Amino acid sequence: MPSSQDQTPGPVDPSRRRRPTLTDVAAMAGVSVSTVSRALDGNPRIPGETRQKVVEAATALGFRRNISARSLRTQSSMLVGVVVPDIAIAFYATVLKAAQNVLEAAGYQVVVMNTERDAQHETVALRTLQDRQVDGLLVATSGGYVPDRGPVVFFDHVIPDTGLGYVSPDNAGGMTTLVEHLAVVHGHTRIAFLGVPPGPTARTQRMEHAPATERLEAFRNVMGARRLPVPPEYLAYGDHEWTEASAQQAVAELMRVAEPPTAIIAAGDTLALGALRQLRADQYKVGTDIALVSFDDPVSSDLLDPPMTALRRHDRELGEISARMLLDALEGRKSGVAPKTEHPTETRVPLDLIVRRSCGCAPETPESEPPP
Amino acid sequence: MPSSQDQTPGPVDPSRRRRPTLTDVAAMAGVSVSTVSRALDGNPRIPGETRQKVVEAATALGFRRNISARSLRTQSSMLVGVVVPDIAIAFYATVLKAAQNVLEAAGYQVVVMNTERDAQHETVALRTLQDRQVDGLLVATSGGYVPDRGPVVFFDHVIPDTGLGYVSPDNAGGMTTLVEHLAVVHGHTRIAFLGVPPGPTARTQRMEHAPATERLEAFRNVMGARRLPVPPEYLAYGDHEWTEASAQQAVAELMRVAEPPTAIIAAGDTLALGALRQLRADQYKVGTDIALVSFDDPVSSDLLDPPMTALRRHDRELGEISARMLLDALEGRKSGVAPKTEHPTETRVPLDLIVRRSCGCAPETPESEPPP
DNA sequence: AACCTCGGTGCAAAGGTTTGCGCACTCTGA
DNA sequence: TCAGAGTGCGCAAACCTTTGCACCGAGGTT
Repeated sequence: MPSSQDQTPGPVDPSRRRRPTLTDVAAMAGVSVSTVSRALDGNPRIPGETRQKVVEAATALGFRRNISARSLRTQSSMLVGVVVPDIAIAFYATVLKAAQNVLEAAGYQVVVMNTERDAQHETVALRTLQDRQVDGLLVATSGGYVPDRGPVVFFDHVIPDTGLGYVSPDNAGGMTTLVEHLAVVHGHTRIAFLGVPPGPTARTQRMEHAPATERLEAFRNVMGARRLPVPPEYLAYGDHEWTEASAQQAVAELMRVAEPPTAIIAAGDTLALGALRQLRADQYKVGTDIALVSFDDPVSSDLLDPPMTALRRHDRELGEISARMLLDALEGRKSGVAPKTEHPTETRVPLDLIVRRSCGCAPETPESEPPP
Repeated sequence: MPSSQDQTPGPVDPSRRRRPTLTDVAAMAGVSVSTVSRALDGNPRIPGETRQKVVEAATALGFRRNISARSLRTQSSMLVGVVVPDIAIAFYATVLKAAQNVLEAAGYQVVVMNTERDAQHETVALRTLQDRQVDGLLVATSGGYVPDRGPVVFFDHVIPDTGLGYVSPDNAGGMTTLVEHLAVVHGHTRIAFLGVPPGPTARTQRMEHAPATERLEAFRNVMGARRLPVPPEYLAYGDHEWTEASAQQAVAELMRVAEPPTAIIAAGDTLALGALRQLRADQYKVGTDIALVSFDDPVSSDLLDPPMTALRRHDRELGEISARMLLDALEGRKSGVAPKTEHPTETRVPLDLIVRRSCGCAPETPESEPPP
């Protein structure tokens, strides 16, 4: 079996000694290192002919710039840090990927860090990233230390009134949609909310604008606006990790109250899944005995039993917007024009209601839904 | 609202001029930069007292090492590159996260790149990573350029017989489990395979040991071993991206053959989901009219209609093993002992069969399954 | 003919850290 | 008193690139 060598495209330094440096290229091309550097930059001061020579020498040697050296000199790493609670959660992974696409097109690479929803973790993550001299930050904060150095944009958990940019799902709008659907289309009045506990914990601080909090507030507001009661026992909470198990537990209790709700709004997809599991275990016929809708669309939720009515987020779009916002900041900073706030710095991206069956809606062309 | 400043723990350079350097610390502590460097390294040559002074000065100044400079000097970036087809796919995200945990514990950070299942993309990703001087690589290759410089371990798609380490799911064993269950427990003889086309495409090369290929081969082998027929029309293929839509299409055709299969094995979770969607659209009662089992467990597959029988991978374990294997290589290299092959360099991690209903098994304690 | 301009290029410094080498000093034992 | 062995620490090179400044020669201007 041949070595993998035979496949690598382009010329490669045959003497496996040492990566060639600018000096080597300069020697081969018969010019100075500065000329090589400039030629490779596409600097217009270097005429085509010289550039030609340089490029030839460079490719002949298989020359690649040493990024550490460059970073040291330019004080810029072309690295963007992304910090998320948990990259294994579909939302964060999708946002990351989308953001990454636009960032890479601009020449940046991405380093990820997980905070495990822990402010401490987040603090060290952010510090590590600073040590790395990342040029910018994309963060779904867990409520910890907020960086005050360098361009940063938040997504998911939001930090308003601080001048720092953010883009986040339209939690208020989405919740309104959900409540309206339940209340006006289906006539529910006993609507419960299944979320995670509001307020800070030992592991997190500053939760005022966490998605969970925003959704709960919005729920209260629109219920209030419709003169619908929100008795405390209709507020069910899972745990801070949004686990299915905790939701299951919470729903079990919720359904044991004297006058159980006729509809449940789950504040997230995992919560909705937990709720569904528990309701099924308790022999409820979801969609007829009780309505269940979800903020955030679980994957393949059209195949669930019953198919779940939910809000679809535009995760990819959100990631792209965030990245572009960051790129703007990066560019602005580079060209020295700091407060060039021409682009909007706070964005909410809307959510779409996907009506399926768990809310009680009739099965219209049940299987026609195209896959994601 | 106060600035975020009030939260940052530890002292911070109050004069926002410039990050302090070794020189600054040295000046403050009244020693030379080399001493500072060594003291901060915990070098035993520096006695406790001196170290004390240095550490105090460093923290007073809020000193943090400049990683670019260090990388330049040491020729090591403490960066590990992870390349995957698509980070938004749960498997890769989970593996990444697990690997990340062990890597970070060892002081490495992680930079991710997506290849979009395209050999070209992969090649440039790998090159970019090399430019970054990553110390090691964790790659789920899309069949492109194989790096021959520096420690690398593969997962998922495997490169055998090359001395390069890998850890990958036990595709053969898993497929055996699946076929046996269908054939001996349920007595099926007309078993179809739903996979993705084997062999290279324009976008990928060297697919011999891609998971899809391994699974197909295994299917053929165990069917053969059991003297079960594998007519060509029982081999259905989606597309190379494993999309649900393509699986749907393939299954639609599969069920139109003269003598349709009584059981289908889907080679991946998305494929299984597509199959399920199509079978439901075609009014089959999955689990009674026809059996469907899946390699790879779809998320919340116990809530599907019907709950899906599937193979559960130990993704986190796989990620951790890969990372540890890489770490071993990194250490070995650092201490100069290159071929110190004390640890196994090729590992297969087993899969567990989760019996649910789509295979035709009876509903035993249907809702008792604990959430993931 | 003296002066300017300007395109093209090179010199050398700067960026911050690590580390081989060796200096200066203090003990110990003869 | 001195050789020899530690001990504690500093010097300076090396890592590689970018970039301000200056130089040089050619062509144009006055």
